[in-house]
Amino acid sequence: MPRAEREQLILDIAGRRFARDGYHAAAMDEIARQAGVSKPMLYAYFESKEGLYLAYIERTGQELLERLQRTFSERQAELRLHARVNEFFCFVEEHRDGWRVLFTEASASRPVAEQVAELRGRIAGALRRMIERSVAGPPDAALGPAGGEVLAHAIVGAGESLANWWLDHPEVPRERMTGYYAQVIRGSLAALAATAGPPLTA
Amino acid sequence: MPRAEREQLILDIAGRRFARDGYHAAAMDEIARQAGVSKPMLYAYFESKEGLYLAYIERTGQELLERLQRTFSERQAELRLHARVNEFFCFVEEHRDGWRVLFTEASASRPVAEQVAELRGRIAGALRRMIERSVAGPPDAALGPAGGEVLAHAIVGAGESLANWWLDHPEVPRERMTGYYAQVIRGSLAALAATAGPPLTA
Amino acid sequence: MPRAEREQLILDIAGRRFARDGYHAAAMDEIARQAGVSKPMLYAYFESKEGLYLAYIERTGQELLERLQRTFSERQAELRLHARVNEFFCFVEEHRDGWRVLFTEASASRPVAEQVAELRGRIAGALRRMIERSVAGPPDAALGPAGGEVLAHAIVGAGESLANWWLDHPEVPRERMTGYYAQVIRGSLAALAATAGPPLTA
Amino acid sequence: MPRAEREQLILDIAGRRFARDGYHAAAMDEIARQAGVSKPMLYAYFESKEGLYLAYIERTGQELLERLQRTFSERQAELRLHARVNEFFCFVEEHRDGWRVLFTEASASRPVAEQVAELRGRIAGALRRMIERSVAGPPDAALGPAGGEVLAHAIVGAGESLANWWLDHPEVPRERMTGYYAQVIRGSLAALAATAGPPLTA
DNA sequence: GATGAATGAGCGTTCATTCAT
DNA sequence: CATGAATGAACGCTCATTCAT
Repeated sequence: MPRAEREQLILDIAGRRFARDGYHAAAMDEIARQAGVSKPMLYAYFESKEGLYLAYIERTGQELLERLQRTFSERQAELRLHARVNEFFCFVEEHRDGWRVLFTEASASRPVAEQVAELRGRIAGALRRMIERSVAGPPDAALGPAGGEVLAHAIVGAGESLANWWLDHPEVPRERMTGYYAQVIRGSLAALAATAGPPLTA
Repeated sequence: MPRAEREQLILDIAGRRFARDGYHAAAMDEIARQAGVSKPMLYAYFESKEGLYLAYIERTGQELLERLQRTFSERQAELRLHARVNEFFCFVEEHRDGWRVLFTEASASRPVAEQVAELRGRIAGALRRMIERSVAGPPDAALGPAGGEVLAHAIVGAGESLANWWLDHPEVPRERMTGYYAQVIRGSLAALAATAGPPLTA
Repeated sequence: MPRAEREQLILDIAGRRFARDGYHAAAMDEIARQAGVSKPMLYAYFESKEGLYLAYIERTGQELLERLQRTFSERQAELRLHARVNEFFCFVEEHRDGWRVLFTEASASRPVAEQVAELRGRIAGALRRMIERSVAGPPDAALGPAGGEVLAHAIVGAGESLANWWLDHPEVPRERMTGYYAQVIRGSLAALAATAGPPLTA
Repeated sequence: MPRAEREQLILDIAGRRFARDGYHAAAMDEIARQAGVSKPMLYAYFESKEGLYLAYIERTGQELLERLQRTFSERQAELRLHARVNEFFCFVEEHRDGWRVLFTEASASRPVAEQVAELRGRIAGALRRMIERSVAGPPDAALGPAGGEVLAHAIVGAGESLANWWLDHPEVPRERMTGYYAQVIRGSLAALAATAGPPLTA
């Protein structure tokens, strides 16, 4: 089995353990055993337990980012928003373990927390650009200073919380979740823009 | 020094270590040393490390809840919302460690995670009741089935995210954060209610 | 409550804990609590945990010795043997805890082991004198050198083992146990005397 | 060094510490140090301190049982008895530590006590069968109900006590001990059978 | 290249014992 | 005199990490 493939396999197993047991309770022994490799292999591939965790977060975060960006080329803003939100919940649905590791098990160690924070920052950044394009004129005028960034973080946090809630209420269909979240985003945007400046364009 | 007082002191110290190092990296030895007591005292007072952690979460969560409820008697809904949001950021400002422990270090162990989840649930529940009172007619008609609960969770998540962002950007004044968050809440509410039913009353 | 009386009470409680939990698992905290005294009292009265244990062994051992000697004045050797054996099983029956502590929980620490060994030695010594009086002529001629002592230890060991077995089979009446043990003693004595010298007198 | 061999080495060391210090006072740190292995090895091999203790008891008990059974094929009952008794004292002589652990340090914990009790039960059982074969007719008629079992326990206890006494009096030659013990056994058997039924066959 | 075997370091916990009151 | 409160000192155990093969 080529190295690249084996790495993916190991990451799958490791992610499951991290999600189910938490960072500390997940033992390297167990991960190695379940992945069918020896422990020295784990260390040869990922340097350390933290390295393994970071690699998993990296991979999962990349996947999420790509998903969100894949819906980027769409024309209509409205469609775009809906599509993205939908894509977000698709990701959560398909990567429950990954989601848990990324957004509820995050604070295992300093570098891990930083990497997760960075990922959030990138998502928030993309969101901010989207927000700022959606208001007329210079964003700071429309939303207040740093308003775009603040709003972006509020929206990201709302999404995380909705996703976590959804994981505990799987009976709610994805479309409903998408609808709620899109409304929240649209409403927040409208409220902020209404207060601070001229109405939204899109 | 009376026991009650010393317990508070220990909780302060423990909270700092938990916030800075995380649950696992925080060592009982160190907590005892910094609090100026012996380790057996820690165990006499709090039973176990988990017990100490839970006690800290309990105390911090109670404080937060009381703060939010203290702003309850206000007359105007609008004032109420603003006052509560403000109180929330006051709490975050004054209890940085407590906030970190409650909302970013949560998943240390099963009982801990449950206690944190319960606290969130209570906050979300209070929020949901507030939301449902603010729409005309039966809430499910206005917001869709379970819409109140979903919206509450979205708002709680937004708040957490804003608070965390604020901790990294202390230069932003509290009033601005309060303003943003209140807008987000109002906007979300409006958007959801607008879609699903008649307009808001308050 | 006068000190002497309270000491007896404490010894009762302590003996129960030692018998039920073993020396190490019995905690001074628990003994103090059950006896209704404070821990410093325990230490004032008995110096240390080991001191408490030794005191209990001392008391219990004295009781056993006195019981065995109380049957000493009887006339007939045969009666004497039977009476003593009976008294032994009476003691076991009435002092189950004491018996357990003395003869199955013995090796807690060096001084404890020595005290128990000494008690056994005294019982064996009394037995040896009885044995040696029961053979004609000088004992070493009749039983071989040190034969009396060896036989005494064999008999003591047999008794301990029978008592322990009986504790697990309480349905067997004491008279039966007495009969068996007396037979074993008589038979052993007869066999040894027969080999080594002239027949027994009593 | 192969694992099996190292396990034996560790058991030797552990047995010495258990015999000299008792179960509780024997520290895993010290056992590991003396055995020249690290503590995790101890746990990898034996699971826990109790596991190590049980393994030692198991090994020692097996050796004792095998020794006693090895003398089984002899023709004459008389020879057989003598040979077995001799084998017993040989074992005690060669395994002083093992003997001490098995028969004076027994009550360390529930599972340990059970394992030791089971070993004693097996020895007593073998003895009982030997006893019952040595009387004419059905054993209960000859020895009274449960008489064989009772007698077996008496004899086992006598042997333990003799062995312990011998460890404190090493100047006595083994042949003498064997002679005494064999006599005690024979005498007890004769006495019991004489009382309860027809004379012995062997 | 891959592993079975091994360990250093540290953690949570307990308990006999003793002051300060 | 009696105690509530406090502690020093260990101990069993675990885990990420690394050689020797």
